[in-house]
Parts: sequence; structure tokens; C-alpha cells
Amino acid sequence: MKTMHKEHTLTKNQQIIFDLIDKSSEPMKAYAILFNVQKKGIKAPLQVYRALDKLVEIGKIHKIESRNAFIACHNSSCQVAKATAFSICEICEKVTEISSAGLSKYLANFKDKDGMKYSKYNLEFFGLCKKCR
Amino acid sequence: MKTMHKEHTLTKNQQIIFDLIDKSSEPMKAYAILFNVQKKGIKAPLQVYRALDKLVEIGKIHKIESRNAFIACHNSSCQVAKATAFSICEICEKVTEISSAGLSKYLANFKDKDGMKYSKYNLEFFGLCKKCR
DNA sequence: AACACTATGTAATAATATAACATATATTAG
DNA sequence: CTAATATATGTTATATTATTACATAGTGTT
Repeated sequence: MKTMHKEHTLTKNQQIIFDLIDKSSEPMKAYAILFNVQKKGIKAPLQVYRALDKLVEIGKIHKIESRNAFIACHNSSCQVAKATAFSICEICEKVTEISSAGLSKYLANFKDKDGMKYSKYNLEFFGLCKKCR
Repeated sequence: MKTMHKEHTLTKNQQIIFDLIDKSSEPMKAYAILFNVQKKGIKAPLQVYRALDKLVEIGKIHKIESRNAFIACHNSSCQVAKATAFSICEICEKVTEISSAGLSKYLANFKDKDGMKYSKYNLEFFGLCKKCR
């Protein structure tokens, strides 16, 4: 069975920028992206930010808020940018998307003191990765 | 020998900036802080950022990463900036620190696929607050 | 007093992100 | 098909957030 996700055909700029982020081994910052795609005709910050906004919205990439950087989503179970969790190494800055059914279930069902549930969350764990320990 | 747990007496700038954030009903941004404390002699962004860094480090305030803003810690059980959770209203931008023993326990003990535990985390929930629903 | 450490003051600049406006392309309704 | 609507692009300028570099001052320890 195929994915339930709606198919989003990316536009030219979105595709260029997604491809770059997707093949990067680490989160990319907006101006690093800009520098890399200038040879492809994307000249201005706003062109990059617009594509990034859209890609985040449709869940193709995620923003690592504590780093102002973007990574491709490699987690088919993540609910289109609504429920994200990452581990971040404080030495080498390696970022990995966490895919844990238990964690997502726990957080999706979490209610605060007032019994309020939330439609969206972002979780960032910090520590040392295997190599840096 | 001195005590192991150093008492963090705030310096002049730190105290001025902490007081401002502490009495604010909403998260404050660095340049809003700067504007507010200029009459007290703090003139430059760096003076603000240095105080903010220190206050975050000692756990008196927290940074809301998705908003680039700072709020005072009102959660005596939060482990000095090591384990933070917030709810954020996407309409009115009200931010509340979440104090849930269950949540902190779950996250503090969370292990990823490789069995790795993390020394620190930050969680931001998004949704609509009571008033905005 | 000498030392190390932390905090402060100041100017300049780097890095991140958006506003405003014009044009073009794609999608949908009639 | 064509007009209307919505979405995407191009471009310039500017706003917002944060740091580098260097000089000075205060604090605590030996």
C-alpha cells in the first residue's frame, strides 16, 4: 500500500533546494543553501526562505530550531512536520531525526494540567553522539 | 573549602535584565529587552546577550527557540536549563512552561534506538490556548 | 601585590529573516 | 477555452538577531 500523503509536486526552486538539503549529510543553513544554489539561478535570500517555508509546511524538510538549520525528513512516520524529534550532538553537531513509536505516541497523547492536548510539537535532545563520547 | 553549589548572585546587568524578563507576562526578545533597559545604562546588544547567556546557563531564564525569545523560569523542578518544556499558542503567542513530573521522567529516561540517553532536552508544544480556541 | 577570572563598555560587523512590489506561471470555475 | 484566482518567482531594500574583536574594570585567591 502506498503512502497516505498527498503528493506534492515541487516547483523548480523547491526541487533545487530540496535536492541540496536531501543529499547533505548535515543540517544546512539558509545562507549556505543560497551560496550553493546561486549557480542554479537562485540569487536572493527570499527565494531560499520561500522554498524552505513551503518544504517545511509539506513536511519534506524540518527546521532544527536551536540551530537555525534545515534537514530532509527521512522519517516516513512523521506527521508532516507536526511531530518532530531530533538528537543533536553538542560536539560535532550531528543531527539525527528520532523515529520512535513510543515517543511519538507519548507526546501526541500528552495533556497538560488543564487537560489540553496539542496539535504539534518539536523536541530536541542534546548530548554526545557515539563518536564524540 | 567553598560550597559545591555556588550561589549565583547576579551581577548588575544580569539583575536588571532578569528583573525585566521576570516581570514580563510574555517572552521577551533581545532587542525589546535592550530598548527597555537603555534608560538603565545598558546600551549595546552585546551587553544584553551576555547577560542572557549567563541567565540561561544558570537556569534563571529559558530561551524559546522557535521564537527567539526569553522567559523567566517559574518551575522549581526544572533541572537548571537541562530539561525544558513549553506550550505555545499559535494565535496569541502565549507561552507557558510545562511542569509535569510524568513528562520529565519520561523524557529524562528516553533512550533512542542505540540505547543512547541524552543529557538535555527542549520540547515545544504548539496549539491553541483556552482563550483562543 | 600579583594573579587569574569574570564582567563590562564600545564599535563594528556577521548572520538570519522579512517587507514591498512587480511579474510570471499554474489551477480552477464558468 | 478563457477569465478569474491562487500560487510561485524575481528583485531591491531593509529589519532582526547575534557575534567578533579589543580595551577596561571589578572580584576573589594566594
